[in-house]
Amino acid sequence: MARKTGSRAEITGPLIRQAALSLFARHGYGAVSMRRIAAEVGVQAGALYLYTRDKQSLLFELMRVHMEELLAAWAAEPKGETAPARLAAFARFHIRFHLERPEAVFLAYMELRSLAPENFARIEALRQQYEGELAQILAAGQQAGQFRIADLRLTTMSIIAMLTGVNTWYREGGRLSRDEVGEIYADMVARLVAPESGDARVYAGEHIGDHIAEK
Amino acid sequence: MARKTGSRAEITGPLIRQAALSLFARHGYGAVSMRRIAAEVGVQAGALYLYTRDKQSLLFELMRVHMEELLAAWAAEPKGETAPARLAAFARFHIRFHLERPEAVFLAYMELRSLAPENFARIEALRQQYEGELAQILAAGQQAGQFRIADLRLTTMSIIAMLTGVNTWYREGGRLSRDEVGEIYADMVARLVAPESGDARVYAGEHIGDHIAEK
DNA sequence: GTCTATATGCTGATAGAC
DNA sequence: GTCTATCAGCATATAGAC
Repeated sequence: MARKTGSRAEITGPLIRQAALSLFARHGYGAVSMRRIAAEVGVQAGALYLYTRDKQSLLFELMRVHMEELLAAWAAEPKGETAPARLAAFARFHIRFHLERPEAVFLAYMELRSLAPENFARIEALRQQYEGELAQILAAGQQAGQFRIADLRLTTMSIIAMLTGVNTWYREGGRLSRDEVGEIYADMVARLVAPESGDARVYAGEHIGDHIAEK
Repeated sequence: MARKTGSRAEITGPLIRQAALSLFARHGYGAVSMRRIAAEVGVQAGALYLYTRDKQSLLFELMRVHMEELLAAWAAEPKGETAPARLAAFARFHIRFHLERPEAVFLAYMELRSLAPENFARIEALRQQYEGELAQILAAGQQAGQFRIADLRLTTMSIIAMLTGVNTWYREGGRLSRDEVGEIYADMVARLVAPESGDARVYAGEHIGDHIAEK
């Protein structure tokens, strides 16, 4: 990886961003030095500043591009006609997109605290835009009587959290393929908002006693 | 906060752990110096080493104590007799316990990467023990015919993720109290495993067409 | 476009005074 | 129990040679 000098502008930029993404995700923004990023790419630390204004801009750009790719990919996704179909499409899409770039996902969730205030606000706006896409699907299904939703915002956050949570445990080559996981989650999300069940809380047995014995 | 000298062993130790917890959670383990922790407590950096072997031990102890408190608190929690009652109790407990200590929760989830391998393994074991508590409830309810669960592990991970996700958006003094959030989530979790619904996937409209128009 | 050299300051951890 | 002083090294960012 040791090089002396030369002009490779077209590839050095992407290499720097890739190295920074991987190092930030694995060790944390504050724990990674510009020297270490440069060493990973095979240039000297000073050369990094031809491609980024400073370390903070490097982090912000990684997160901004990730969020904008997420929004663009969802916009380009085939979604179906009905709200239930769109919800299933959202679940499959979210899992597929996030499993394809675990480091960017981890960074976008864990290093919000390392963003300067104005950068934080811009990333937050993009995240809320994405959450709004899911909220719209849920609201449409609720209005059409296809979903039963106790609280729109809490249901939105629940679904986002359970889908994104796949990234914390999924390992390539494990028991289930990505698509199989996507199908199971699409099913679980559908059940979370399904209208046909009665008051599920009755089954907690709190008000009607032990009508279902545990053993 | 400036002090000169003196013996305050009984309170300095807890103060150091509290300061380290807060700083690690807010800025990241790698971004926080021992000097900064010391300054927060009001002692010199050298004094920290009377209370911790090194920075890594400080992090590990914070995470270990958090996980052991979690397990002990759940063990002491009233749980109910039936699996549905236990599941609702788990949901309420998880949200209450986690909302009470957001910094420790954030640290335990985000700084696993900063643990030395042997420390990581010990924390992971504690986490799996906690997940096992939920998995046991789900398995019992499934065997008793009280739950319908497509995949035990994925359902376990979904529920943990959606419950823990509350910490990312809940703000004190907002629209809902902690208890109200706990109730709504207990309901959503119950619906996720409720047996009385048919095949929820049918409602995605994929095989039976547009039997429910969107508008 | 990349290098080397540099400025200024902070890093984790230890030794020894009090 | 806390302090001060210290070690050897790394931090971000810039300037100027090539």
